[in-house]
Amino acid sequence: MTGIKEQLAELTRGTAEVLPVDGLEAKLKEARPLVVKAGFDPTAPDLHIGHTVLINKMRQFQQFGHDVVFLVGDFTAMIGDPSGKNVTRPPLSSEEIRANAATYEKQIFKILDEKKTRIEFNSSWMDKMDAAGLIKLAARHTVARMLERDDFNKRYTDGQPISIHEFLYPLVQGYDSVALQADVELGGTDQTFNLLVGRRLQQDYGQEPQIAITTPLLEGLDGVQKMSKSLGNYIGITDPPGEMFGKIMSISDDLMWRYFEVLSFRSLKDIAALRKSVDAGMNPRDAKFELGIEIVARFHSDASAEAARQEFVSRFQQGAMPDDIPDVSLGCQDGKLAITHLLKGAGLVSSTSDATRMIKQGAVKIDGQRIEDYSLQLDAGTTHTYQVGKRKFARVSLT
RNA sequence: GGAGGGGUACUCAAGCGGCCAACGAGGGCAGACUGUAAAUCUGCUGGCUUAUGCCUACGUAGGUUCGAAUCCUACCCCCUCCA
Repeated sequence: MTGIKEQLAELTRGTAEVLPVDGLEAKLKEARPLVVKAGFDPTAPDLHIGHTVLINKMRQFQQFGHDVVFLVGDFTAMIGDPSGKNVTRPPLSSEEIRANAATYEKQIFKILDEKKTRIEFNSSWMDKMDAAGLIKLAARHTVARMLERDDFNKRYTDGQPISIHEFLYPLVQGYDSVALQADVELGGTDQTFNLLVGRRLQQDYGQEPQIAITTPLLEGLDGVQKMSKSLGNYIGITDPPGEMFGKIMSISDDLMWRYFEVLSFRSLKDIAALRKSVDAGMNPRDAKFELGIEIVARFHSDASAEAARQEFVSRFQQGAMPDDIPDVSLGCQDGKLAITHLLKGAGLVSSTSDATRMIKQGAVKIDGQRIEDYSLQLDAGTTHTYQVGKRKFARVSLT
C-alpha cells in the first residue's frame, strides 16, 4: 500500500469536501482495506465525463488497495432521489432499473477494475426489511433534521409538496452504509446531506461513522457552467474518438489544468512537472494532446486515440481535408443550381440566407478555392468538394 | 378578493407610434492571427432562386391609425404587496 501522506494527497485531490478531513487520515492509518461505497441511482445511463469524476475517485481508492463497492440503488430508485430537485421525481419501473444498471456497469468498467469491484444492490437487504424495520429506521431521524436539507426546506417554505416517502430516501441511503459497514462514502456535492445522514445512522447502530467525500460538478467545455447535456457543453463518454479529442482540444488552456486534476489518472507529481514544462515554454497544445489521448484511449483504445490526434494535426494544423467527406447528390433545374441552394441542399448551412452570409464572410471553398460570388451558378454534371468553415465538408454531384 | 409590475429573437435585456428584422450583453458561427477547435482582434447572428424586393416575428385574439413591439379592448400566464 502506498504511503499515507501520498494517499491522502491523491484522495483529496479535486474533491469538494472531505468530512471530516482528519477522519480520513485516521482511517488510512488503520492500514487495512477500507470499505468505500458509492451509490448510483440507476436512472439516466447516459454519462458524460463530468460524471466520471466520482468514478475516478473510486478508482483511486481501488488502486490503493481498498474495497470499492459500486452500489446500485435499485430499491431507492423506487423513491427517486429528490436531491437538488424542486419537484417529486417519478419512480422507475423495475425493467428500466435493470436496463439502466446494466448500461452503467458496462460504462464504469472502462475506469474501474472489474475484478476488484464489488457490486451490490440495496434491494438485497432492503427487500428483507419489513414494515416494522422501516418504521424503526424512520424513528432515528426527525422531521426538523430532514427539513434542514436545502431542497426540502425550499419546497416546504414555497408550499411545494413533499411526499413522505421522499424522506425515506436519505434514510435508506444512510442505512446502506450501515449494511455495508462503510468506512467512506463518495458522492456529488448534492449528496452531502445524504452522506451525513449515513454517519448519524452508523453511530446509532454502534458503528464508526463513515467519512463523507464529495466531488464537485465538473465545469463544461465553456469553463464556466457545469457540464450538462442540456447546455451542450459536455463530452459524452460514448462520443466517437475524433469528436471527443476535438472537444478536449477546444477547451481553454486554463481549463485544461482543471481537467487534468479531476479527469487524468496521472499522479499529482506528473501533472506538476508537465505544468512546469509549459511554464518553461512547452506548447500548451501538446499538453492538451496528452490529455486528449489519455481520455480517448480510456473510452475507446490507444489506437483510436492516436488516430484522432493525427487526424486533428493534419486537419487543423496542415489544413488537410478529412478522409470521410460525405457524398451528396443533388438535382437541379434548367441545368444549373445556385451556390446558396447547393450548400443548403448539402446540409452545410441552415438556410440560403445563411449561405449568403457565409460566402460574404469568406467561409466557403470549392475544391479548396475560396469563393466570393454568392450568386454563382453551378452546372449539372459537375462534382466538386464544398467546404464551409473549417469543419463542414461535402462532395456534391449535380445531376 | 383588492392594488400594482411584467410577458421582446437561443438566453438575459433595451425599445414604448414611423429612422425596428428590433440597442446592448452572453452564447453560437465565420474571418484574421497563432502555439490549438486556447487566448486576442474583427465581422455575422429570421426566412425567401438574391431582391435598393417580398414574407414571417415583440404572450394570445381583436381594434384604432396612412403606419403599432410601441395606443385601446378582451383573454392567458408570471411576479410583488395588501386581505
